[in-house]
Amino acid sequence: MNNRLKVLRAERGWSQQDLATRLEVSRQSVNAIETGRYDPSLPLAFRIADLFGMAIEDIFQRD
Amino acid sequence: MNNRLKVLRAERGWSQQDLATRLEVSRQSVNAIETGRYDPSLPLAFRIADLFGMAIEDIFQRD
DNA sequence: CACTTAAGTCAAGTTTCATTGACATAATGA
DNA sequence: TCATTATGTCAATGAAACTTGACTTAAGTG
Repeated sequence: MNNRLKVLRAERGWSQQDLATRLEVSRQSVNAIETGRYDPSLPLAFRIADLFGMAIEDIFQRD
Repeated sequence: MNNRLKVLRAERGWSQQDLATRLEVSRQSVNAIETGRYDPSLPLAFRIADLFGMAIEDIFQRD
C-alpha cells in the first residue's frame, strides 16, 4: 500500500507531530506510515479518512 | 468497528472456508472478523472490498 | 445411526502495528 | 552562534492481527 498522507498533511501546513496529535498516535507512527514502513490498522485508517474528509480509498492505494 | 461480512458472504452462499480461500487467509481469521473479535488489517480490508466490489466504508463501520 | 460440513472457539506461536525514549541531521531564527 | 523545530531512524517493548492444529456443537444427509 502507498498513501498520500504526506501531501495531504503538507497542504494543511501540519507537522508530523500536529497530525499525530489529531490522530492520537505517536509521531513515529505517522512517520512510519508516511515513509511506507508499515500500513495503519483499519481503525486508524478510518480516523485518517475522517480527519481529511475523504474516503480511505482516496488516501490509500494498493501497490 | 462492525462489519457486514457475514451477510455479504451468506448472500453469495459461501462458507467461511470459501471466503477465507478467496481472501487467502485462514478460516479462523474470517470467523474472528465476522464475530467481531478483531478488525482486519488495512491490506486485508482492501482485498475484502475488492472481492465484494464495494468500498471499505460500505462494509466496515465505526461503532 | 454414522458421516460430513459448517461454525465457533481455544491455545500457542509468528508477524505486523504502535509505543516510548533516544540520537542524528538539516533548516530557521534570535 | 546557539536554540529550536521538523524529520528520519533505531532499539526495545507491548498489543493486535494472523497462523496452524485441535476440539466441540449443531445441522444436514446417506
